[in-house]
Amino acid sequence: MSTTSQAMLNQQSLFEEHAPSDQMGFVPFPPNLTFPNSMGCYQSLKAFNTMINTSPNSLSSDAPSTTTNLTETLLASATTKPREDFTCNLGGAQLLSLQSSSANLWARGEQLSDCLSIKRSRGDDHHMHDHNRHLGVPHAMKMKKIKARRKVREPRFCFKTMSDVDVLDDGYKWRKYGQKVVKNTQHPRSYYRCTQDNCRVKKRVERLAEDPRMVITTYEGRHGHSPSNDVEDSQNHNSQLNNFFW
DNA sequence: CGCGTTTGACCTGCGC
DNA sequence: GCGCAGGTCAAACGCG
Repeated sequence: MSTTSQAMLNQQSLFEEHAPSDQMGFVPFPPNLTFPNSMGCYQSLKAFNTMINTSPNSLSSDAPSTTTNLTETLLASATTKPREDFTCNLGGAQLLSLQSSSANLWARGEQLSDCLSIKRSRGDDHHMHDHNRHLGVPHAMKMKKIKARRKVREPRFCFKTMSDVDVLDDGYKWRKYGQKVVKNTQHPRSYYRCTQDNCRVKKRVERLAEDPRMVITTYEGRHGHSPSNDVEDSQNHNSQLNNFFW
């Protein structure tokens, strides 16, 4: 058995071991797909889409079975079925869940982007600070309250991937904006935002508490642009597949 | 100098 | 209403 296929088997067993069986809808591992260990989520998504289109009826009963495009259903369910997850085993990477929980979704509406665009379009933060200073702290607080009031739910899903590196290459450029130690875990959670202008897509990266070898990457929102990196198979990246997912 | 990361402070939502 | 935990902000810092 080749090293790669052995690794694939090992990964799959890991996924099954850690899978919350009450929430999962496993997809049988397709023999025609191969996943190198270091595969990024970009390739995983592509493989996922391929696999779903190949075997659309192979999900468990709580997963959609009539659509040939599961992803669409996933995205739809994110807005119609809050707090419901399901999981698909991808072999090399696992699409853990797609959820739209009111507690977890923090995308904000136009007021926030307006505030951000005011700040960023001016080119530096000092203007904003000066702005707040001139207006006084109460106004700054008011702005924050306005920001917080309008929240828009964004589609969200996460990956579980066995990897030594925390940040997987998905073709997009990310800027870290925060890190937090989550309760009952040894590893901090990192927060990233897409660096593209006017793109509000965010991702969270953390390691699985039970198995630090597994990286959980959670995406929130969809990119309205193409990946910025040159990655393998890049011609296909710019295809509708990419836009479909992001 | 510009861009990205770090990190402590702050804000918000949720559970009790 | 209060406390906790998660998420975000932004000043300081590092690096190329």
